[in-house]
Amino acid sequence: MKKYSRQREMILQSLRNRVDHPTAETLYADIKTQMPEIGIATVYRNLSDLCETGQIVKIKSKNGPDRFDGNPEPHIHFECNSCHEIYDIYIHDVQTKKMDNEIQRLAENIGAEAESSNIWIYGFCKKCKLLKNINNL
Amino acid sequence: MKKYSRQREMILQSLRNRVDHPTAETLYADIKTQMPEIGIATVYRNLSDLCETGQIVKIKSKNGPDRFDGNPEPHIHFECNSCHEIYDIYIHDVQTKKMDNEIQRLAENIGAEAESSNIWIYGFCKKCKLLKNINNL
DNA sequence: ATAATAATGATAATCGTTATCAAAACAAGG
DNA sequence: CCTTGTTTTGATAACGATTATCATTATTAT
Repeated sequence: MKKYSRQREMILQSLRNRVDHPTAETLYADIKTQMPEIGIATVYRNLSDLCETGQIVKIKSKNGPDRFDGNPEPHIHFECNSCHEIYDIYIHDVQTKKMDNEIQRLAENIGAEAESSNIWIYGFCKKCKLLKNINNL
Repeated sequence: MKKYSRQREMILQSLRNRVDHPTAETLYADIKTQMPEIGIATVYRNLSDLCETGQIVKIKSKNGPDRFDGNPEPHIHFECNSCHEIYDIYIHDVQTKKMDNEIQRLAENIGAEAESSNIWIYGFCKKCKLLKNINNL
């Protein structure tokens, strides 16, 4: 039976208090400032547990270590091809419903049943798009 | 300047001759039967090169090592939550255009410019769906 | 408080992948 | 087809990320 742990709670809250998608190491470094005795294994262990219970989600970036997202609500991820930052894109409930229907129809093409989906968009983020335009002047 | 190599050609053809999405190790084992002298480093090296030139694509499965797809044409990936097999879902050009527009609109929500996108669907594949139904009888 | 059990932190081990480097393969010109 | 310059190869060491191990500590139920 699962027991409470100060560490797991801290990891969950730290992740929820961020808007970015940190790696286990980044989160570890961050938490260590407030809880210096914590070990890296505890961070990995609890991140895995929290994923299994659906409280957070693991996201696999194009390169580099896995990242974690404190928001388990379905949303879209955008990764910048230039700075590699990851951004969230939220859509309205109506649009989500429409999307879900479309996803279900696509799964039916191969006789499968969709349970969830994951959309990534790659390109230039707002910042990098502007920088690119300036350099082209 | 890039030189031809028997090994790179073999890797590309082997991958194209498959409908699944093998890991580097799987592909290596497969190729080794026809080209026993090939080394695992050569396989990784060339898979990276082929990705860079856009001839194949690297796909990051939910867990386990990276997988490779010999078909660079845009399509959707389906991963079975039960057997973890990965399937391709193809859509018509018209639908692709529509989808691309939608993706572009979503990127604009955060002031970004979409270049490409990647859609994953998770659920039960045809086989596992049938098995599940049989077990529930 | 006590006892039972689960979680921790240090660190060893593992896994997937990349880097190194001498030897072999390839490409171009004579 | 020989020579020279350049790239690729294969063996293996090194690396980074993650998981496993295990004695100690924290949490929970009684």
